Amino acid sequence: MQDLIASLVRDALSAALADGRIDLAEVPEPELEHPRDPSHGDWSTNVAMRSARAAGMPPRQLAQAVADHVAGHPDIASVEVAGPGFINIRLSPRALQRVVAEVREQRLDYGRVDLGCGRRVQVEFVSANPVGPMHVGHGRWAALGDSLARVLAHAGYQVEREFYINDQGVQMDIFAASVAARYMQLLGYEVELPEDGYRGAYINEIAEEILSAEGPSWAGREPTEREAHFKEIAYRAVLEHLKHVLHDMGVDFDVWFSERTLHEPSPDGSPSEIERGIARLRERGYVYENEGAVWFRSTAFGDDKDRVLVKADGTYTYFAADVAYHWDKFHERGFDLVIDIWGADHHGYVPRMKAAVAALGYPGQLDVIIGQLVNLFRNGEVVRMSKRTGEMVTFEELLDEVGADAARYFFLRRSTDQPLDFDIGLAKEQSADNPVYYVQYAHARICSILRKAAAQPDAPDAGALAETLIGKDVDLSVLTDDAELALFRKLAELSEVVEAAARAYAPHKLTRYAEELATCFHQFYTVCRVIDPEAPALSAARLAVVDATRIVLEVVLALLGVSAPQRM
RNA sequence: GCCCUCUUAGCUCAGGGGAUAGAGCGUCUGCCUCCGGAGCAGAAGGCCGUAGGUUCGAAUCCUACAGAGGGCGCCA
Repeated sequence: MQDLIASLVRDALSAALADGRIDLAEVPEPELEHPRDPSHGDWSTNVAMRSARAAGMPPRQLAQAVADHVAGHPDIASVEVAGPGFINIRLSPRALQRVVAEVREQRLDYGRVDLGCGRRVQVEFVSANPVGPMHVGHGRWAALGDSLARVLAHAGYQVEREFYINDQGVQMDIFAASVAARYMQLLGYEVELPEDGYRGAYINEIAEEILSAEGPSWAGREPTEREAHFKEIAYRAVLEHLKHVLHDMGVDFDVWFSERTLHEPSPDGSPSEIERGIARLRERGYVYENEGAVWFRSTAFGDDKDRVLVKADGTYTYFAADVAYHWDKFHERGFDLVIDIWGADHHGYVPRMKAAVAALGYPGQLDVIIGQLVNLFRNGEVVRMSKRTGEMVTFEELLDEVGADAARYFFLRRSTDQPLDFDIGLAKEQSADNPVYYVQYAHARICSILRKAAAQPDAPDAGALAETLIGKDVDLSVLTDDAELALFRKLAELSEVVEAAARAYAPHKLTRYAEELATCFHQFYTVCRVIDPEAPALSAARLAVVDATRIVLEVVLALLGVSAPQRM
């Protein structure tokens, strides 16, 4: 719809130039927007005000010259010049009614846009250390990353979801030592947990599993040997758990990328990816040595200070692995765009990572989204989310309590750069007031109408019913009620919302849209009788409206990763 | 100390150069002989943190200040 209006305005500008009413060196690209006040029309453009100076005439006069050429098109009901020089355009019922047919024809492809032009984008998110359960912030980032991936796919990108497993390093060692300590305690040895060891009950559970599977013989081995063995078992157990929880909320990754593979030499004996990543930076002249360490000159790309890649003791920093990781993403796997979602506590890390990506030869191709934390409350009291404290509330527990749909929707409803206060007690109490139910209810209500119209109250799939119930050639011109036209306008907006959400990496625009659409539907439903044997033509057309609304709700909910129930 | 983000209705938040600033919740008032009332209609509620600036126009952009959160290791 936007494209249609844009080309109408462009043509009108050209026509006004051709007939000499305006004089401009070049035709500006018209900016279109929806006026805040609906009485001003469906679309509005400010081209006249923007070009007034160049054209050497008052904006209102220029606007009138353009408006005269827009008027008359069958899709346009009226064109008016208003205020300081806005051109306000109102669509004809015909143009709005056509949306219903378009939705029913395109079905789940409705609202697709070609912003991505098939470019390959990777979204990396969650990437929790595999040393314990997910906290609630991870759940939020999972919802965000997954929904963003869905939105980008709908916007014409080829998308992959990736989870980076930090399965190398100090945290893993502490984790293994913690499990080993619990194992020894189970066997009656007086062993202390490591200083900063993990204290969650799950550590005991893993230790118990190891004990029952492998018996007590590991108590007699060397501690280093024991810990190395336990590390592998415990790590796999946690990873399986993470996959399971994520899957339960509808998040499935295409790639689980192990940090270890960056450290290991290639099978053919060539250097590890970390070494190759550093070599790449060195090749380009951004690596130097100082005080026994190897440094990356990130200041050449705007970072505050240079960063260490190889410590004086010869080991690699986490950053070195990340350089190699991103080298792999761009060079080995050829992504055009990479989006990393990191926790708020990593935001100081962004400049050096972007610097590294630029130095590797891919400037501007990395975007980092800083996922803000979730402040969890239970009955008004703050619940700490540190992995070290024994009594954290895990994301899994939250999922069990409030359900995947409500959790996801709640997380996605806020913009990503805002911290979120989530009171578990409140979320449970007010679950009926949660806006996700409002949207899902609209969908279920529609399905109920369709079942009723088909006289098949037990039919499992209302969408299939609609297929047979409503002909392709149904006459939509009888749909002229204000509530109907308002609903059509909202249906027509989907592609704009998808594009805006994809551009801004902002799935929360879709929750807002979903609620607005549900409102438009409920208003329509209140005013317009759908099933009416006295008026078969109107009834048939309204069933098409209802079905189109159902389809768009299904699309939006799918983009959010929330279910679209047929009954509730 | 330096850097980043945030500050909009009683509460939780949208809006990120355009016309009279929006939604949900909460508070009041109405609407079920009829397709799902988990719904609809209406009312009340605002110096868009403060002060300057940029321009035809600022909640939106810039600067300073005040509050809130986060970040500043050869940690991960």
